[in-house]
Amino acid sequence: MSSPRKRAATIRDVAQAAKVSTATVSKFVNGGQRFTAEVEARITQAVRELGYSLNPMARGMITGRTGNVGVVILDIRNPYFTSLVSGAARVAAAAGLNLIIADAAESTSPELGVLQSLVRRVDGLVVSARLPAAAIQGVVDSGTPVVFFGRPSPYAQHASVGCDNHQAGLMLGRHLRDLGHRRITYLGFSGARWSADRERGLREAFQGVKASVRTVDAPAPSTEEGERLASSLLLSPERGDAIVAYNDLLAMGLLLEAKSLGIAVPEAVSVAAFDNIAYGRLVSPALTSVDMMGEATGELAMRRLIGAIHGQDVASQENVIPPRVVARDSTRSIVKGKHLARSA
Amino acid sequence: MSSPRKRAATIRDVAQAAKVSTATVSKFVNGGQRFTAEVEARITQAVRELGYSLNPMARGMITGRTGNVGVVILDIRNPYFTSLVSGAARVAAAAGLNLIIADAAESTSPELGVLQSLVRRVDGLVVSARLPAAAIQGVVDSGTPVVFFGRPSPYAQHASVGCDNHQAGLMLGRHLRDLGHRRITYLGFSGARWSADRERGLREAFQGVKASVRTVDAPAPSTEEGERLASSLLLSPERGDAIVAYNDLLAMGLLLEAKSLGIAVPEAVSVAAFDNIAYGRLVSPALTSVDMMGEATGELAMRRLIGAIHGQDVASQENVIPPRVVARDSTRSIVKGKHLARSA
DNA sequence: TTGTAAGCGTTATCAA
DNA sequence: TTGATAACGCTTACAA
Repeated sequence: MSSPRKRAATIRDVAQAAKVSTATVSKFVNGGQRFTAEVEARITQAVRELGYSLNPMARGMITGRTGNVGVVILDIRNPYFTSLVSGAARVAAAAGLNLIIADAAESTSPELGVLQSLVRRVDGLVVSARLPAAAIQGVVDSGTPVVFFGRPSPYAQHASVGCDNHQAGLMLGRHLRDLGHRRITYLGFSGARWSADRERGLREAFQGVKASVRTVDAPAPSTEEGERLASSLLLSPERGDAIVAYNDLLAMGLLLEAKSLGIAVPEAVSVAAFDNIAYGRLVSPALTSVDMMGEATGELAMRRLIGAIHGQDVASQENVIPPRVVARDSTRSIVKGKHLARSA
Repeated sequence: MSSPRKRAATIRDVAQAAKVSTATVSKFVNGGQRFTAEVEARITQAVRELGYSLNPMARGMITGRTGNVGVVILDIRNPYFTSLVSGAARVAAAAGLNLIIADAAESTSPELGVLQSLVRRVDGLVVSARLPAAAIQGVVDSGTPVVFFGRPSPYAQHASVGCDNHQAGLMLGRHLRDLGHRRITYLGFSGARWSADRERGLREAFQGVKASVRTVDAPAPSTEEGERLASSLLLSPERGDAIVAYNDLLAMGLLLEAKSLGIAVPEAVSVAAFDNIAYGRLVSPALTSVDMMGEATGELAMRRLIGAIHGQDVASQENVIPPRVVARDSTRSIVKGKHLARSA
């Protein structure tokens, strides 16, 4: 019906049709100033008749604002990041901001072009603290308002929102310790700085008790890697009482393959991980996990970013979100003479 | 180290430092024209020293290009959409385009402001064909290049990329028919137009054989609804041989609750669904599903959109992607005297 | 090969 | 209450 690619109406067209100046139209449509009823009616009508909507780029040139915010994550297919984006998107939408997502997994060198180009197209950035240091440095140097997610923070002068990875590891470690586990295998992912923090917390939980924590490294934090590593991990004499994985995806791969190998979880070995993605409760046994609060992290990070854009000092605000251990069926007590009940 | 919020260098700063005109700088940095080695060297040096990067909004005002493309989906947390975004993001990044995602689930009235504002900020849009008609009409009327995903297509004059839902339903129906199933319950989601197409295909598969297909409607296509509806569905005398769900999330909720109810899948009843999200193979029994090729859809849709932006007639190109039935453990043959082997 | 200058559509300042 | 007008940073004829 409508002719496509028609030249869009400009503020001048509206001004002419309403017989006022462009300045008047601008002030009125931005709600900044009231005019006589008659003038307002003429402008309103002209806007409707011409289907006028302002050109964000032209406005941006003057105001310096793009109306966009960016979120830089590592893999959109990982449900932890998806939750985070979901939370961030909600807050951004409520603030009238468009969300540009940059999936660093898709770019071979995220420190280069992609981020630099993004910086000029947004009013601020929510960035994974797990990004390569060079990439982070580039963003920080640009002077763009930036909020990180993931703790501990890489840059003290910038806000970093989320659960503390060390604390999360500590909590899960204590949980396993209280269940009676003493020989732990940590299936880490050294590609992520967070992994070392989680491991440190895990080890700390067993200080003072006679226990061993052994670490194995996964080449990628994926379900597929979990499956691939399962046999060497589960059949090893060093396996221990419990396996803790860097994230739920690895653990879910482990659980799947454990079934093929005929190894009963949690009877033979407990399995637990981090993130508490939505699918952990659907596998069997349901996966014990530390909820890293992805959605809440995304929400708070975006709220902080909006604060930073408005000039607030958000780095000194409360940016820590407490993690929660969600105990499910993949871990069980092996304390002598005591079996904790567990339900799905 | 660097002073933040410093006024960014402009093309004029570069021109002045390199002792050339702004036109020369513009032509050179855009790679459109070569100059004497000495001039090029001076410009290159000035760009580096001043840390110059061009202002995309200023360029956009002239060229009419934003450098952004949008993807409008219904729920970022649904892995089908996540896969789609992932595919689209890859292609967009390769083309040097930024990806703006709009999650229609987050906006109360997607037909209003959100989309209209988005249209002016992008060079084109990949839009869910499942969006409300009013929202789609708004986008189409704007004249922005647009490619839909999901078939059949809502607008013949625009490309619509993806698997045909009717065909997918037909394929799954035939699969179940061949396994010997005759009494089917379809757990649909009437909130999505696609559901009726899948159902139609499903019914078509049983034409000519003595069979019954009964439909139940879910209020939302989520795991939680699957759980909630499980008992009424699974314990009903009308349950039949097989339950087909509108999507994997519903089916996975069903599978989870079936366990609590003590109903064996697939021994007592087969369960199958659509989408083939990555988590379907991790639950037990592993879920039979029709792969709706989310990632390939996202890739092709974005490729078509880029074509449309360049003025190609992409509606007449090949935009159909064949779906694939992925048989797993949640369906089994009940043909007399014949048990099909099935492996994970 | 290089430069001049006219816009692009908006906002903001200042004047009326 | 309303209007002229100068930016904003860039591209692109066209001129030299």
